[in-house]
Order: sequence, then C-alpha cells, then structure tokens
Amino acid sequence: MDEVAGAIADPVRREILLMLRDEPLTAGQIADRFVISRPAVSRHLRVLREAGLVRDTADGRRRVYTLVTAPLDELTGWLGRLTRPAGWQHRLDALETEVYRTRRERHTAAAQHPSQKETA
Amino acid sequence: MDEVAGAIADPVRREILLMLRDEPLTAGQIADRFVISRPAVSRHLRVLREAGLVRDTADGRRRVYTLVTAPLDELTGWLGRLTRPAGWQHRLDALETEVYRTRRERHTAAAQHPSQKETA
DNA sequence: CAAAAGCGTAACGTGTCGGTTACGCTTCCT
DNA sequence: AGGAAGCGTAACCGACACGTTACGCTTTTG
Repeated sequence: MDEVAGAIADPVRREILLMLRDEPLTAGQIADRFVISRPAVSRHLRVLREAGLVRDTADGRRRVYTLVTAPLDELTGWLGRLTRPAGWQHRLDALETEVYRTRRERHTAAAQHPSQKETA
Repeated sequence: MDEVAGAIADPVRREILLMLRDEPLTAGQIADRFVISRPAVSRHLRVLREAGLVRDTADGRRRVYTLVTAPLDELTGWLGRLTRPAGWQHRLDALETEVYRTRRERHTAAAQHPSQKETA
C-alpha cells in the first residue's frame, strides 16, 4: 500500500493516471504533455508500473501504457475504514439508497459539481 | 492533496491515524506504541498536523491529538473519479458529498462541546 | 523552589526522490 | 544496410524524508 499511496502523492503521476483513464497512451504521447524531460516521465511511469497502477505492453518500438485501477481498492478500503468508525456501514448503505431515490425524484438532469475545498 | 497523500504513504503515520480513530491520545501515548524514538514520532505528528489530518490541543504539559478526517474527502473523491467509469461519476460524486457532509456535521457538533473528552 | 515529566526543536547522517544530460538497445523506414 | 524514431537506463546532483542524540521550554510535583 505504501507504494500505491506514494505513487499518488506526486502530481505528475496523478496527471498521468488521469490521462490514462480516458485512453491508453504510448510513453512518448505521455511525455509530450509534460514540460519535464522524457526520462523523468519514464521514471514516473516506472514508479506507477511497480505500484501496479499501469500495465505496459510492447508494440513495435513503442510502448503502450494502460491504467490498472485494481491496486487502488486497498487504499480506498483503508480510507473507508478510517473514516467510518465501526457501525457506520449499514447507515451508509441506507443513505446511499436514499440519495439515489431522492435524486431520481428531483429529476436533476444538470450535473452540479460542488466538490470545491480549501487546500489543507 | 499532495500533502494528504504523502502523509498516508508512510506506515507509521497510517498507524497513528488508526490509533486516533478509536480515541484521542497524547503525544507520549502515541510514541510509546512505537519502537522509534519519540522525536521521530513527534515529527510524524507534525506532518499529519500540516496535512490537516490531526488537530492538537494543549492540555497542561501534555498535548492531545485528535483525528480529523475531512482532508481525506478530496483524496477519496479523486480516487472515485479515477476508478469509476465515466457514467457513474457525477452520481457517485453527489453521493459522496452528501455522505461526507452528514458526517462532517456530526464531527463539528462533537467538537463544539468544550467538555473534557470526545468520547471514543 | 528545585527536580522531574512531557513535548517540541535543532543539528546531524544517510537514503531516496525528482530533475537533468549522455548513452545504448530495438524497431521502423528508405 | 544504415539512419532515424522511440524508450529505457546510467550517472550525476540538489532537495527532502526519516532516523538518531542533545537540548530547551513549559508545567506539574514533592
């Protein structure tokens, strides 16, 4: 888990992961979107690879990277366990159903994005 | 977010957060549960404090640390956005907002009680 | 009031991180 | 073939993380 959390702790690597969420990309395509040198990006990719967050497949002289989200589950689970102190699970499940039902009733087609926050 | 993710990337700090999930603890109590030196723990606490994940209150010559989970929301949201396939995104974001708002209110309500201890 | 308890900080050594440039290995193209 | 394209790795360097011991400050205690 250290590796996964450490990988996410870097803004460049987070950006790479977001890029790969939409589509697989080659090392060169990824590097081109950053100002830092290509070897620097290459090593970021290595960190992500060793954390299991990306998978690379050889394609001729190119190397295609794809996102692998599975290792994030452990981290997500840990965060959940930390924030929901024992006994919250049922209530959370109930709330989940409630929210979905409420939103459906309200007929909200416009997606609001209220996740603004101050930096810690 | 870098600070929060970086804070979680260390096993000692994760353990500290888990300890504080159950009950507030003094710096000494926390340090006693680790093999490393007390100053080392003190600096881990500083990292957590600067990431906003713990709050410390002076109590005589002791210093009581309490868990603050709010900064984790941003990270959790990011993980969700990365993991969830495009369609689910806003709906789950809305759910998260709803859930965390509820929990935050519960926390702040407890924090406004100036009595001796926040119950474990 | 002096001694001890409780914490944080300073100073220091060492390992790792993240950037750079230089280089080497495959693979495609003509 | 032979040169260019595409990537990774090695070597190097400054900054930072994490551990240690030594120290100083505030608060309790005998």
